[in-house]
Amino acid sequence: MKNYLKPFLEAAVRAIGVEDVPEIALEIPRQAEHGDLSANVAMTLAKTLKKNPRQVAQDIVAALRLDATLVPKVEIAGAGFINVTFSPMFYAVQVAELLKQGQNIGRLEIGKGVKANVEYVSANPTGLLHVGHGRNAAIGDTIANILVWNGYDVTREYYFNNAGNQMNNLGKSVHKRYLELLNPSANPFPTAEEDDSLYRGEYIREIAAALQKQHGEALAEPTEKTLTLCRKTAEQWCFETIGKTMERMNIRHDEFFNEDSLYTDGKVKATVEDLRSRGVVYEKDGATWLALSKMGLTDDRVIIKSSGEPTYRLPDIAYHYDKLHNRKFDLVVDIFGADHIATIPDVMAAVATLGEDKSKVRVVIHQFVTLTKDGEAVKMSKRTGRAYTLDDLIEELGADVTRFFFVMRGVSTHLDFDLGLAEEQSEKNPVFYLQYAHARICSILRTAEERGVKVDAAADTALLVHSAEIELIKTLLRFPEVVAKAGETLEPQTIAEYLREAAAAFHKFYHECRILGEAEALMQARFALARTAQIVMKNGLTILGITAPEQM
RNA sequence: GCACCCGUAGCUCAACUGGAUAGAGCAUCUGACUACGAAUCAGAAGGCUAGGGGUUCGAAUCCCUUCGGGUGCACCA
Repeated sequence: MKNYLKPFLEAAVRAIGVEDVPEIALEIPRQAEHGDLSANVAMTLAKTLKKNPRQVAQDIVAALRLDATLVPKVEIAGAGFINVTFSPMFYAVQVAELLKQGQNIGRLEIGKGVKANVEYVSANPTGLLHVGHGRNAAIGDTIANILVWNGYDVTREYYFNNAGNQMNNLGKSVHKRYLELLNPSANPFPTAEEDDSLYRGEYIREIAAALQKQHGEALAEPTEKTLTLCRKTAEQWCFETIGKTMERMNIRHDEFFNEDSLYTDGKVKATVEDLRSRGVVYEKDGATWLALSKMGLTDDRVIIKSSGEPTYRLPDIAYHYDKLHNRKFDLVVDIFGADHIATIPDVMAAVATLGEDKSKVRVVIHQFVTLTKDGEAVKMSKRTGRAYTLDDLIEELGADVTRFFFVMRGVSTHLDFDLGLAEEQSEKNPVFYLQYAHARICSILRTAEERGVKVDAAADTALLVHSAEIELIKTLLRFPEVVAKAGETLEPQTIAEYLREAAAAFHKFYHECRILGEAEALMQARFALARTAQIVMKNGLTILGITAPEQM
């Protein structure tokens, strides 16, 4: 719709003597009386032209060369809006075009040839995924899908760290639980007060039990060898478990990037030297500092501790540099929880100092998740070891509902995950509203087949003139625009919101217009419309990583 | 104390990124199954967009400020 009108307006603006034609913003007015599309160019141009906006609008409209059978009405309203109304014929043509694309409605080529990397989840293999990881996973995977539909060449990446102290603590935790199994009365597992570095989740016991089963009492001595075995076993267990959880959410990463490789490849070292040669690294108090104050930020930060260990900032910088410079990604998307917010400016500044274009990096920050049920908060604390895990959530709700609830709100809002509503297997649950629309269309087509009614591909869409039909067409035509928009803003929630509207438009159409039993030509036209809606619903749900059931 | 996010209907959130009379779902109240699935549809009611200033043709949206909620501010990741 917008794409159809834009060139005409641009031509008209040029025709009235404006050389530098601005980006023409078109929007769908809230009020139906304001037409189907509204342009505000006249108002934005008024200032530079030093003319009354209404006068500018009149000039533009006078210069417009539109096909009156497709665009019967162009009005000037308010302060200088140009309101355009399309004819049913226009919609008939457009929907026929859409239908020609078959299953590919919404597949765009905006990002063709652009290498994109989306990094998400990225939990270290020290435990189970919790609810917060779930939001990260759902957002990240949906954004990856959105980019794929926009035509980008997408790599889904998981960044993890299986080195360092956290892993030793993990191994130690498993070993202590193992000793506990051998001799419970000795109480070998310290309390949280005695040692807060240990992992206390139930899963540690599981791993310990598996070790006991396999090795009996052979690992009782805490030698380096046994601790390494504990650590390795635990790491592998965690990774497998995380992988299973991801699989349940219909998520598969292409690349698992090990932080450790940045050290073994010498990339961390090279990054430090590179930064040093640019004069932004110095030594103080035995540590190595990054002079962020020279990059427009306020505080300098340590990148290598006096102990010789790097802080997390350093590998982060090396990692981003690697993605941009060595792996040559044109677009790097990071999905982070709100707790990472502080490090981003540092990493960006450093990457820019290293000569990379930091505008290629897009950071999506999502706020935290609170679980509520019947108005009360549900605990998901990690400390107690009895966290409400992502697996629990999927177990209880299924993958579709879980994913939908994570992306149906804007990423920057604190997500209130209403377990009561999510559990509801009824009309209250917004997921089913979308899925039902799809299932309903499938059902109509099934019924047609049962009754021996043929669905003809060559329908005359010009017969679709009912207001509910036009509304549905308008909504369906927006789908590619919505996908494109989501690709720019990286906001998954816009897809969810759109699908709700599309489902509503279909349900309304269904109630007001019969399909089966109508005169042949009209029936075929409505079949065509229903099938278009079916494809849009299916593709939209696919982007969200949710199934489009044929019956429910 | 400093930085970032948020504050919109009773509740959970939208608002096409500065547009015209701020919209949905849930909850409340009315209606609609003898034809394709009522997990649906139609309607009612619900608002000084936290408060106060500003910017302009025009502000929920941008700027300043106050108040509330969240998160982060280590030689932890």
